[in-house]
Amino acid sequence: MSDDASARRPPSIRDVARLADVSHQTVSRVLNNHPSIRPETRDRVLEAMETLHYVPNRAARALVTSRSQTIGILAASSTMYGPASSIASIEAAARARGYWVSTANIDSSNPQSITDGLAHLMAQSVEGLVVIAPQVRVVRALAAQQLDIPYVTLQSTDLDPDHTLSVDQIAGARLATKHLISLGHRHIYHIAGPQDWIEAEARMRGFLEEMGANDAPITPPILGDWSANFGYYAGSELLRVRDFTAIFAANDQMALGLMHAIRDEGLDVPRDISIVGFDDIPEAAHFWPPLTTVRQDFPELGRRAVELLLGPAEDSGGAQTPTTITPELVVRGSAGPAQRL
Amino acid sequence: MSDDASARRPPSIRDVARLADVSHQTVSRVLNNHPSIRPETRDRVLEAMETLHYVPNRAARALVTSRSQTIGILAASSTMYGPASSIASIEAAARARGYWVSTANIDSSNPQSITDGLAHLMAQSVEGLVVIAPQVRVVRALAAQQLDIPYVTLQSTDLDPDHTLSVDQIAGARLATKHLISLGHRHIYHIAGPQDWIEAEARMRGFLEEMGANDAPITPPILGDWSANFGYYAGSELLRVRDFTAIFAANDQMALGLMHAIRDEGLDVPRDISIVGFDDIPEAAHFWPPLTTVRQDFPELGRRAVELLLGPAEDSGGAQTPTTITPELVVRGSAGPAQRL
DNA sequence: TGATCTGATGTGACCGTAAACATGCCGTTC
DNA sequence: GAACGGCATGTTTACGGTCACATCAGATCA
Repeated sequence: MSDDASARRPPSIRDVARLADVSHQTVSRVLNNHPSIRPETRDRVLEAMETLHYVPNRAARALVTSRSQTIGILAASSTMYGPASSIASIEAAARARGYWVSTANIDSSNPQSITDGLAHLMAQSVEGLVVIAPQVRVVRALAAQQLDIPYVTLQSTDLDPDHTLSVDQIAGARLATKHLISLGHRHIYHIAGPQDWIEAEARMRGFLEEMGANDAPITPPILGDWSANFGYYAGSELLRVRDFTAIFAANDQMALGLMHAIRDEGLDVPRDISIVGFDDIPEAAHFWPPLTTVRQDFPELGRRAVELLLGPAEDSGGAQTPTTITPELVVRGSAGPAQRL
Repeated sequence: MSDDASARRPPSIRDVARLADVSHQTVSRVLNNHPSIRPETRDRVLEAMETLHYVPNRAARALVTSRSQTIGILAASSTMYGPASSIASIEAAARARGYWVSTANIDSSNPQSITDGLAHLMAQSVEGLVVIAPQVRVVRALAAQQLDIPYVTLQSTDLDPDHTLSVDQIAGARLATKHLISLGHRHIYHIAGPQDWIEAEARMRGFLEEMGANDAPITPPILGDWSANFGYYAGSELLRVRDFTAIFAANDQMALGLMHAIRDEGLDVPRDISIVGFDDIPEAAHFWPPLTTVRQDFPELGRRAVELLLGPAEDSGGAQTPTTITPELVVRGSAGPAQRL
């Protein structure tokens, strides 16, 4: 038992060096594959690493290089489909460049939590930051920090244009609204997302713009919370005074709840009331009726975010990364011709 | 410009020490709130930190203490609702104890990716590990590693019982199956999850056990991929030979696809065919018909995982953390009395 | 009143790595 | 054949914290 007294500490490059009979610096050179190392020496070092199960200590490396090979994600509501998909694709893209990802989930309603999350990531000396917390207050807090690392905000539309990567929410909302209008609808409600969300605001704006452009009567949007439950609740309320023929929901979940409420009332979608959603979550195609919605390419968003932070991928020819992605209308069965009111 | 030649380097405790006119060690003591510091001195130090915008360097601290205050999550398919919820609650619980979370998303079909992810987390010297990659091969890879940090596998049922925290999948599946049987169904199909998934296997087992216990005829389960698309596809296939009155889907998404296929065939759920799902995702209550399913408490899973790794929370009275959570049947509208075949 | 303790603080070493600089050898080149 | 340049490697130092130990003043105690 006494012979592995030192075994409790993981091996360092010096241990490797001793075994390979070189200096620790040579080991470091092998590690960073420096050109001028004799192949023979390299092999000897690699072998020593192998036998000792050597694993580089990232803390030590980060300390001296002040590079962490890590990008940070500041995320709110990472449970939702959109953010979760983007996060997954950020991780994949980062990995492909040898980077790793550290996520700080924040409670966006709590300013302290925003600052804490940011401090956490900075303390890890992340080399870039992706913010998937599309709320005004987060973007504000961020701007106030004057970060000295590159960062990208996903989905904010115009508060901080230099650091924004987004699906064009306004265009998407106009697409959805135009679709309904083209089907003859004029009395259209909009169930929006929470007030503070930048995307919610943009979709609302797109809705209002398109309605205005077509001289359709405008009713104030209803502010929801993205959940199917809210959609159901809002639908039930709205149906008491049935002064509309269509609803544009700011996301698919609320659209689902809406359709549920409408059916509960004995009405049919799309015969009596048309519904359009937003996001195109994988389930939307199987809702009843299959949901007409606006597709956002979340994974692409994640990929581009990494590109923006870390520079274009090796094989991309160095093209500029566009910062706006155009959404796409997916027509399925939930929107049909308008009924007379 | 020349007066901030050194300003490019963030301030260290020594800079703070100089400004506060104390030794660097005193600064360190303030940082770790050591008891024997005069309040006056502490204030002076804190003030100096404030003016310098001092942020502790985690790499340096981790290097010397070999503690990172971080727990790692090795996750596959973190886009799915269950894993995502658990991750979110792990983060919250960890944060409450001053810990942070680093996630490595792996591609569970790629053994290399498993090892890489693990190596990444180890290199961060995480102090605990939560594995949310409920696949046999991952658990195997893990066992082979003989980790020297505490770890917990979420959802694996019996491969590595000492490190398992799970919702009792077998019980859940039996609950679902029993419910169908009690409604008079005897010819029941099971759409399972992917073969490699431990949960999928357990749900399948529960299904088979309960069917066996009731002398119901057993048909081989169909292996799916958790997606609504697959559910739709499987449903369409199954309906060609309509030799069943109910289907138990291993998750809610597949159940959704199934119901879609059934409707497309002109049949009604639950009048013609009954469906039960698994998970109780937030949308399930608003499917058409609202889905009868088995609820798993994913956030609780996350909380307990952290407890298992880091010890019970301060206020919990030190009670042992149970490692099995019992799921619950949520009866809604998708399962009804069996029709004659 | 001197020995002992304790609270508040300082000094120096150390963690594992990378960078800067130094060394020695060998092949060119004029 | 002396000067030079580059390759392969070694030596030293720095990074920003914490830890072990030292110091010193004042309180306590016999």
